[in-house]
Amino acid sequence: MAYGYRIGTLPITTVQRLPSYLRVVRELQRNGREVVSSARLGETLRLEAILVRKDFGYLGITGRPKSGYRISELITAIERCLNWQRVSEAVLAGAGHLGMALLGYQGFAHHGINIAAAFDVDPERVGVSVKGVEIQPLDRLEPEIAERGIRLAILTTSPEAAQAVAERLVAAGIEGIWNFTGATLLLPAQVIVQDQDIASGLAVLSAKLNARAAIPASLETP
Amino acid sequence: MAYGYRIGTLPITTVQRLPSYLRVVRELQRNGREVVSSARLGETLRLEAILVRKDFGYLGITGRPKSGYRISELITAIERCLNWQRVSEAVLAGAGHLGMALLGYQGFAHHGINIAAAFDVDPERVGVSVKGVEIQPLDRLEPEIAERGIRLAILTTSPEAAQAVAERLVAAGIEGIWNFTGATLLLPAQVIVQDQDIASGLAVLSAKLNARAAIPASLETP
DNA sequence: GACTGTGAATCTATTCACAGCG
DNA sequence: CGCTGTGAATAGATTCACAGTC
Repeated sequence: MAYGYRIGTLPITTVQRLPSYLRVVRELQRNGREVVSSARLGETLRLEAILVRKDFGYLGITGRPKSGYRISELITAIERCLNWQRVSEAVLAGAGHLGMALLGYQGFAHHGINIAAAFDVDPERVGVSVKGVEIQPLDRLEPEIAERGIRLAILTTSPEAAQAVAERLVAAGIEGIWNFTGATLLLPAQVIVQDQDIASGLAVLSAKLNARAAIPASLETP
Repeated sequence: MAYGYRIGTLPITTVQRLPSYLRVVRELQRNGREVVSSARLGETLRLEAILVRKDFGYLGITGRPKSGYRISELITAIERCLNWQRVSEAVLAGAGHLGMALLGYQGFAHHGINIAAAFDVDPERVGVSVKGVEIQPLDRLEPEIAERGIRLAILTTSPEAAQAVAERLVAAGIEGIWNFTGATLLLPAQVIVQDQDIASGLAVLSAKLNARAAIPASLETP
C-alpha cells in the first residue's frame, strides 16, 4: 500500500529515467542523428542496454534491428507520457532561496511547466520580479489559481508553513504538489504529492563516503 | 552491477529514509519525549510501522516491547551511520541560482556539512558573499581544497561545464560529488557521485497527473 | 552481423504472520 | 495487552538467455 505501485502500466523507476532519456535524445536530434541504439544510450547514461530496451518496451516504442530506435518517435512517446508536449502552468509558493532559484531556472519549459505566478508572506519579497514573474502576497494565491485554472503547485515554503499553505493550495483547486519542504504533508488522497527531499540524496552520499572510509581498500567488493 | 546495491549492510532505501527519521525524532526530543513506537513514527511519516522496524533492525537498534525505541539511541545510531555527528566541510562549484540557494540554506549543519568555500567562473559573481562565504574564481579551487583537506563537493555548474569541473575537483582530491547538474559524469570508479536529479521527481508527478486525467475517477484502484 | 524483444531467472524491497517479551 | 523482531511470502525491478528480424 505504501509501496510505490505503477503509474498506469509503467514502473515508477522507468518514469524516473524518462527525463534522462529525453535529454540525451534531444541532444542527439540537435546533432542531426535520427536513430540510436539501446547500447549507445546505455553507455552515455551508464545504464545496462537491456534496461533501456525494457523501458522503451513499457512505453510501447518499438525499435528496428540493425539500426535502433527512431529518435523522433522516442521524443514523442516520452513527452506524451509525461504530458510535456504542451507547457502547463504552475504556481510557486514560498520565494525563499530555493523558490527564487527555481523561479530563475531557465529549463522548466523543456520539462513541460512554466511558473505563472509566485507567492510569499514576507512583505520584503513581495513586488520583486524574477524572469517577468512578480512575487505576490499570499492572499492572491486563491484568485490567481482560479482565474488561470492552474493544477500544479511547487511548494518551497519553510517546513513549518508547509502544511497550512498546502491546504490552501488544495482548497483553491490544485491537483498536484511538488513538495520541496521536507515536511510530510497530510492531504486528501486524491491530491498527488511528490516529495523532493534533497536530504535523502545527501544521506546516501554521506553513508557511502563513511562506509568507504571504514573499510580498507583491499577488502572492497570481494 | 548497475543496480543500487547496499551501503555496507544497509539497503539504500533504508539510508534514504534516515534523514526523515532523524528530523522527526529530533523534533520529538525537543518536545521532551524519550521513547517512540514504530507505529507513531510510521504515522507521522506515512510509512508502514513494520518498515520502520525493519529499518531500525538494519541499523542494529533494538527497541523495547510496550514502550518503543529510545530516541537518544536512534539519534546517535543514525548520525553515526551518516557521519553527521561532526560537521564536515564541503566546497560548492557553480554559484548560479541553485548554487546561491544552497549557499543560503540554513539547515546543512543539521545534515553534517558546512560549505567552506564557493567558486564560479563568472567575474560578476566573484567577490559576492553569502553567509560569510565569498565566491572565489575557479583558479582558487585546487588550493582551497588542498589547504583545507576537503573531501566533498557540491556541483551546481551548468550541465555543459559539469564534466570539466568535476575532473578538476577529483584531481584536487575530492572523494565524493553531490551532482545537481543533470549531466552524467564520467569519473574514476573510486569517486562517489550522487546524482540529485530534480527532473525525475517532476517526471513522476507529471506522469501521475497525466494518468489520472486519462482515467475516469470511478475506475481508479479497482 | 547487429540489433531488438520476450519469457524466465535473479535479486531486492516490502509486507505478512506470528512468536516473544515486558 | 502493546509493542518489538524474525523468518517466510509477496511484489517489484533488473538481468540473463536466446529467439527473431532486418
